[in-house]
Amino acid sequence: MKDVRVRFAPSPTGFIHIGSIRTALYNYLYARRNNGKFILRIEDTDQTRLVEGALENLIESLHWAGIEYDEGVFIENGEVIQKGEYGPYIQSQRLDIYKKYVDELIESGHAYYCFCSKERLDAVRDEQKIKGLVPKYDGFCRSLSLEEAKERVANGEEYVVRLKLPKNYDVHFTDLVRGDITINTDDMDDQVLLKSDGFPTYHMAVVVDDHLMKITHIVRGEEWLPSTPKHIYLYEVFGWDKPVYVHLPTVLNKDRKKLSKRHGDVSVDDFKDKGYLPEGLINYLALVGWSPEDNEEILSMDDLIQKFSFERVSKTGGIFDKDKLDWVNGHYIRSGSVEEITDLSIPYLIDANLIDEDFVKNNREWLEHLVDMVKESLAYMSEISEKVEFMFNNEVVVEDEEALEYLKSEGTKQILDTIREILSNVEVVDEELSNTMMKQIQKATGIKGKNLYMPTRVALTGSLHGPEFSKILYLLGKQNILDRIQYVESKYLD
RNA sequence: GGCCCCAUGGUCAAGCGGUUAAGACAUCGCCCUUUCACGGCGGUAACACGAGUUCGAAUCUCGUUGGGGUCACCA
Repeated sequence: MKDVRVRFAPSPTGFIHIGSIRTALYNYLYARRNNGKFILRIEDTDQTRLVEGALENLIESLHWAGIEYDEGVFIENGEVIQKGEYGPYIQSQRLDIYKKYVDELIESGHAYYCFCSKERLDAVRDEQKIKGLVPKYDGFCRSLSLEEAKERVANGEEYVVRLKLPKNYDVHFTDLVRGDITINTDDMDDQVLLKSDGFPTYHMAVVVDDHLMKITHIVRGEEWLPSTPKHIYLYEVFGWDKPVYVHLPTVLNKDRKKLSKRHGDVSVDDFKDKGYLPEGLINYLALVGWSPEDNEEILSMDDLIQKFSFERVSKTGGIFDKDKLDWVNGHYIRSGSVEEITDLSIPYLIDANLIDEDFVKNNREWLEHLVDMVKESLAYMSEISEKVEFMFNNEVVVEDEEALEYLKSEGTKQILDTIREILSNVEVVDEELSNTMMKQIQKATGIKGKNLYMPTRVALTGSLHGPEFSKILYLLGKQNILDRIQYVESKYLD
């Protein structure tokens, strides 16, 4: 068996889409599982859609996600470089190669020059639509003699090159997840292979590149299924060995449409910015459209590599379920080390103006305690600022009505006085005191249960709910507690 | 509309001729917890429909319905 070589071949037209990264992931997993090579090729044949910085973003995103490749386009020291013996790996640098194969096709009669204007093409299509026909090239230039066509080309006329498809010919291919598929050439169009700007179309470029780069498995989205017979036909005409095709089910919105920007977050950057961990995103994404034999749900990259196979890729499009992503990601946050999760938290806390760089330098230990206190409740990192916000403002805000009721209950003053008294006898609130303070208050005041706990919590945090109270006391410390008591008394109690 | 693909709970899914039709997320209840969260236990909830094939169909065949994709000098 040939050595496995797979590729991910995005076009640099914007931020990398969540569906694309899953395609990249499956390619990567298959390559690693089979000790093959994974190649990153850049398909930039549409010069009008190029987006500044997209290439860099794409490579960064793959790296962030932990999807490493062996050949193709890399960034090193800020420079775009290429590695591998089948380069260049950027299609706009391979124009002469495509030209050569297009010429070959023309000479062998499998392609022809077409001089039809955009206007004529549009008119033809409009007319076909009115008649209820399938819009298709009408073959106007198909029967032009090669001599005449070449002469027109020599005269500087603008042209494209089209694939000359035989009439009524069945193209067969086998897809690893979908099985045997047959499409008749009568249902296909004489696809443009070479555009008037001298660039190839996708259909020409993929076939040539995949062949030249010795790609063994083409793993891509389902949306390519209808154009696969065109590619198969080209392989046949060139007499090349065909690769194995694997068309992946689509990742869908809640409304069962292809995931798109208008429905919220779809780019890897969106999730990265919200503080999803690469482990979480990758783990979840792997599960949309594939499942391991043992049905395990929490899987590291190594687990995925061990267990991955195309046989277990499903045929049905899967809805992107943010709830489940949150659960998976939350799992990774919970199981991450405090140091690690603290590192991840800091940018969000700074961004929310809760702390600054100096604070981080001087209070690392305190921050770790803080993060440890709330990390079990996080689905993604950016949630942390709202969860710990109350720790940074001694002007306690009580918004909830029920909370306010508790605060204004009979025993509150007595409780707060008791706290003051307890604190007057100590230098700091150590762990011992933070753990026993409530019991001490209960003993001194005789108030217990919710009537003790709730007013105290509300007085010091402003809310009925939150992390373990003893931890809050410990992290707040003596002075902050006193300040809060004073503030709450003057603001809410009289 | 033509062509192609698909069809198990709300969602992801296991299942590949005989199962009480798994599991996970979500949801609901209970427990743990002086709150919340985490965790534990349990409940509700599915084979789109109709014909075949078969002793026996979620599993095989055909049709219907529904959904998706695709029909560019975009990928």
